[in-house]
Amino acid sequence: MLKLPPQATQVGLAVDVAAFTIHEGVLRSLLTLRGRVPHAQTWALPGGFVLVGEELHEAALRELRDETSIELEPRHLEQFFTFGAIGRDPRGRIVSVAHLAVLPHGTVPVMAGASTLHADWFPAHQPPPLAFDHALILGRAIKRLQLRLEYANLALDFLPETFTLPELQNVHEAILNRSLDKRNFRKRLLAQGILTPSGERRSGVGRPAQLYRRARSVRTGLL
Amino acid sequence: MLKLPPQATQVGLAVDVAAFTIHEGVLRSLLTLRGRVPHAQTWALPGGFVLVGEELHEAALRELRDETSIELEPRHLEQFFTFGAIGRDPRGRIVSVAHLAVLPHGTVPVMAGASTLHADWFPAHQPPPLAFDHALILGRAIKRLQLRLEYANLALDFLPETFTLPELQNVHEAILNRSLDKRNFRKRLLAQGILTPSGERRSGVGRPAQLYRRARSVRTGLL
DNA sequence: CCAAAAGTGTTAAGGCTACACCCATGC
DNA sequence: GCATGGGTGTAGCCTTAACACTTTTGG
Repeated sequence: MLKLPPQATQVGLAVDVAAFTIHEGVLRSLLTLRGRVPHAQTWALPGGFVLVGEELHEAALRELRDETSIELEPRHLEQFFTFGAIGRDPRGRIVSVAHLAVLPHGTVPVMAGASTLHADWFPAHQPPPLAFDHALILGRAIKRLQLRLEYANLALDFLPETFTLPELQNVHEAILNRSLDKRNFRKRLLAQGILTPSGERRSGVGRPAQLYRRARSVRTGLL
Repeated sequence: MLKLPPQATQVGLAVDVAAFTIHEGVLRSLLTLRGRVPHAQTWALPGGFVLVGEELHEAALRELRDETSIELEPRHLEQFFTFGAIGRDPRGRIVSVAHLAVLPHGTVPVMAGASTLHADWFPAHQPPPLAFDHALILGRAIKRLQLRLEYANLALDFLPETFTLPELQNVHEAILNRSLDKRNFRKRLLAQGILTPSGERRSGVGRPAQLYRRARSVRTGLL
């Protein structure tokens, strides 16, 4: 159906997904161990080619699902940059629309998918060597995540429905990769009015913490 | 060379360019009158298919040059979003990497290019009806431009090498589509230290204005 | 001298940072 | 009672917004 100039048809279109979660207080990114050349036995972001009848974000979700056998839906999915440099893929001209995904807390266990040997979570700020230009893509994804933290309240997407303020602060600290002042953090977050106390408390070691949930009418942020 | 799943080869890759300049105090966007179906006789952003050996930004520059016979190089060129919704182009699945370009002041005269009937500058905030999803693309380009104004100093790219503070303020006002306080504007801009007085003055009606140029070591911003 | 545009300071309010101690619970 | 983590207030600084008159030139 598609009438294009003959040179144009040889450009392949792919998506890659930088998927994040917080585990044990550190920001982690989902990586797959490639089973095929090029870059067999190398860790890479989940990703692959876009199919004809498929929206870009659907392709991103499909790759996430199929390559990692992950069951949960991302809480946030956002396209953030398209990488198209010549030579970024040895197979030829492949342009990749990179996506940023946030998976809720507790999404830790993952298994290998169809075309991958393993899938696992790695510290996002210290990833292993990555295939293609995926180190660049991951770096840009982290920057975007940090930006989004400011004026979307993306941090909530990392947490379960109810959470404590120290937990929320840990999410911010893990993403920004630095520590924050407790009092200033609480002041700022509570002033935004996006949290409502659930009335419950969470017990553990030390003084129990007040539980919060996101206030009504706070956007959920999926694309 | 390219071994892809058979479904993937049918996705066409294009670029579109939202090119801006300031003329007579208003932000204007460069549009082309399409000569071919689909959307013949409709205004559209300059754009077209990416060729195999071509970087994305090269494709954007080529389309800008060929479709509008514009001679000057953009001062700023930046990819800002990739539009890929199914049905956005009646010819089939075409994904477009949208770019934002800034052309310096004085770039006004344009002529038709190869595949277009006309090319001309239109008020960016009130464009004519546009082909495909180009109204959406233009709207997002304007938002990005406004964002960039804040913490890149993109406004300088709209002006010639030397310029007056009121001229610079006009650029900001045209992009933001609202007026700014003169004193606060001057204070803020001068405090940034990105301007140096050239010593010269510009005469016209009223009191002559001090001319400035960009300070040494202010990034030029092309990509 | 008049029109037209350039240039100039102060004040008030809000937001951000730094900083140290008490509180509630489990063991 | 002690260890552990949760919770609280203030003061200084800086940034931002609001606001009106004087200066310099050309005609």
